[in-house]
Amino acid sequence: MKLVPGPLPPIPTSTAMDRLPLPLPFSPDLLWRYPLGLSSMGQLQTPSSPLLDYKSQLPSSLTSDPRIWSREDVLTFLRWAEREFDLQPIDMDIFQMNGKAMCLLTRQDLSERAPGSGDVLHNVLQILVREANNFQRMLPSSPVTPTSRHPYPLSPHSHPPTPNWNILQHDSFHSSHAATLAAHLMSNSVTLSPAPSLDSQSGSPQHLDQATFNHSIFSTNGSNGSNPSDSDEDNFDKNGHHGSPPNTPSAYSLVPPMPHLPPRSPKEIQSPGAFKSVGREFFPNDTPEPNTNGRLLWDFLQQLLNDPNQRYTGYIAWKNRDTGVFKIVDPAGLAKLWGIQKNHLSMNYDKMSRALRYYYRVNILRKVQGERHCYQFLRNPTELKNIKNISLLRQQMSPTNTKPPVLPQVTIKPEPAEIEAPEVQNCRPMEYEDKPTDLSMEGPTDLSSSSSRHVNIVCSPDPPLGGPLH
DNA sequence: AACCCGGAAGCTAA
DNA sequence: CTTAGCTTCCGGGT
Repeated sequence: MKLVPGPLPPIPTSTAMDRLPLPLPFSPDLLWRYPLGLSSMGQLQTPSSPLLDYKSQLPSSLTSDPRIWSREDVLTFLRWAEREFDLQPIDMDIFQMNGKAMCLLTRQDLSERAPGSGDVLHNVLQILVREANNFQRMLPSSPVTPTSRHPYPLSPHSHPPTPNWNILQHDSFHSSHAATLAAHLMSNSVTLSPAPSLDSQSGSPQHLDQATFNHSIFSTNGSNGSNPSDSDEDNFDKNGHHGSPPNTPSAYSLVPPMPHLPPRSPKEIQSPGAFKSVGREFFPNDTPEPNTNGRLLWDFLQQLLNDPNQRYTGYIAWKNRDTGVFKIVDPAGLAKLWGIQKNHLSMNYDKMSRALRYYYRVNILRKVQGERHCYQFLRNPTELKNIKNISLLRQQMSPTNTKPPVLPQVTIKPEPAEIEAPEVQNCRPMEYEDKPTDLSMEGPTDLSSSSSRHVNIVCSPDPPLGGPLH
């Protein structure tokens, strides 16, 4: 369902994203892919947003559209990026080109010219171009840029419209936001190698600064977001119930330049619960750990769940971190977020839950019986990251080898969702075995029949619903 | 009606 | 081209 460039839908006065705190657990590129939605994010829209301050850090001589930069502008930009993002020294000699030319460089081109910084530069440029397009689009008389997609209404849960928010502010926000994103990107790109979703692995990195957090969540790592949205979107119509996102400047202010060294992640991060850092003792380069960066659903969920600032508890929250039990507080909203993350804007809970159900068969997830929107992770993030070797694991798969992970029998009584449900507190932390994990649709791996369906999460006296549900 | 389930087919990025 | 990981659609059950 690709969106074809076409008439732009009305700019939403309020969108789901309105209530989204930053940073979103989205790939950075999403931010430029969906600038409008993001720009209209609630608190972010406040005119006093620190993001605006960030904009001021951009070289004032640079116009917002990199495509019209002169050679000198390009150099100015590069110097700025180099300094701002703490990039490795860029050889200016091989950037003797104007902005238009630079914008035509592919990620790879940029990487070749600026080893180690290509991703950052590319992403920043993409953002700026997109921003410029959006800006033009937003101007009453501006033509719709061919490449522009309609600024769909992103949000499912919108904050009440922000009175002060007007288009110009939008744009201001955008520009600055883009810059901030750039910083996000940079943090990702510069430290790309490090394992993704550190958060996921280590639980809640309470001490991660924003940049680090973003790093773990936003890594674009090749996702250039150049693909147009491929689905229609429905307007989010609910008002956000989400807790107030961080309003503190620190949350939105310019991400400090990332050191070339990866953040001390997991190790330094204190994490409560079973998802403690399980051993990423080394840094990125050592670990061929797959980098999912929230692009996989389970990782996305983990990242939301483990947000150090608990900003997504309005969407999804642990009921018991130790047992991996979580509740989707706002199914529609979460689905929208996921849809945005994956650039499938017509995502809904039905579809997302289908994806979740595919996790049953590979023992990544199971449903908590008797509790709506409640699921349980059967594997910890580290393990999940490692089961990238699906092909290998699949080979091990055999009907006799599909024993489900030993898990606590957890039953969530059908009572009002309660974070950290006491009834599951006693369940011992997950113990995982390396089980084959294969999400492929081919062939019935049928792990589900032995776990998801036979092993019900029963902790309370509830009758073990034992058998397969179907 | 909302949720939940899983089959089937298709899509996209790697 | 193959594969992973969904996405989309759907019929059916609770």
